[in-house]
Amino acid sequence: MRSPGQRAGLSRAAVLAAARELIAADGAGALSMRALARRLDVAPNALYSHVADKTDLLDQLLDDLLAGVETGGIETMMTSTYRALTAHPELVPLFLQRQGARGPNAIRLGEILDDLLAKAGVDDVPEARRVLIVHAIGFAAFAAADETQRTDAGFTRSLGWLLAGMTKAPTRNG
Amino acid sequence: MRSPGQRAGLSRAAVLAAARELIAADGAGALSMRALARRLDVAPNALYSHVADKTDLLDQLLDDLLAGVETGGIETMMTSTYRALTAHPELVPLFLQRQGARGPNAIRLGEILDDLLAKAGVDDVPEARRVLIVHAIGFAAFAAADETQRTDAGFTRSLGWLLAGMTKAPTRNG
DNA sequence: CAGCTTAGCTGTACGGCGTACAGTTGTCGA
DNA sequence: TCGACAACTGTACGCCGTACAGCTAAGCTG
Repeated sequence: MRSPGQRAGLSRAAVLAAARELIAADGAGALSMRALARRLDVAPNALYSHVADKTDLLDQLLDDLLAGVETGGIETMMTSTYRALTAHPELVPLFLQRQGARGPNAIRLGEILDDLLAKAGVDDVPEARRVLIVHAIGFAAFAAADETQRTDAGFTRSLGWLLAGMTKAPTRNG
Repeated sequence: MRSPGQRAGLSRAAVLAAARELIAADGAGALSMRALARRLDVAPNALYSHVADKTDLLDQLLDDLLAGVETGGIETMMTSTYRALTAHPELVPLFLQRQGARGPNAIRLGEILDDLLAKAGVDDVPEARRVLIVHAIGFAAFAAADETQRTDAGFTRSLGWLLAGMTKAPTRNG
């Protein structure tokens, strides 16, 4: 290890990178502050100089995943989100546990989605957003669990059903 | 407490009941073997005479929740499942973590749902089942998280969209 | 360049967790 | 009546997140 006062040259980015490596190697369940510290050859509490606590770490990991989501249209957006999630299946359980992300990217995407939905003439925008997010995360979760990732086609199909429904008639009889 | 050799009169049912009470009182996150033992005024490992381990306990709790689900039709079934879940919001996070239940009731309901879907002329039954389950659990999770439980109407609506889509045209052009 | 501050680390510790193993004893069937 | 068994307790192990105090290298100030 190291004696007190010695530096290890860590940084927030380095900690996050190591966390991603750890998860990729051993699964999301294996991500603990202590395991992460072990991997960085550092005392467990050393991490707290770069990360507020474990949930801060998780929030950052999740939000980073959403950074590259495309926002061209509703279908594009949801498909891109689904792809981002399934590209890192080890992180999907974290999304489930925390019921979606709350970081800046998540918020930004939420606002964009709301705009797109409103423009598409959807009557209950918050509800529609909920439906789509549940659908994307839920599907990604099942895709991550099953080894047979045939769910991609299924995702697109059911997404189509939802979009067809929510952009058609208003609540009742129009 | 008690000295060694003394009985506490526990039973599997009593342990499960106490677990439900604990969750209802303090939330699913507060359910630990030790907390449960405390509530029953018993040493932590005493529980292992009645429960194989913690996941056994959770499996039982989740499956019990599904015991009363109605199976009249697809919509009835899914709505009933959704109601069962939202009636015990504290358990919903457990469903998410374990990506659905795997107990006998879950299996039975899965088979019934498959039959109903096949009879309704759905072309990809496993996929359709996935969609519906994801939808129900996901919606229940959001309903459990939000205080505004206006999601009931939203659930029914989006369920309708999904059912309309999956019972209409086959994959492409028919 | 000397000195001070600060930030990054270590050591140690607390209270939690699930659960394995060994010992004690009430309960019940033969 | 007695032996087997099942229900419990005591103790212990190795994990977890993280708080607090101390040490010191790096960086800023003069």
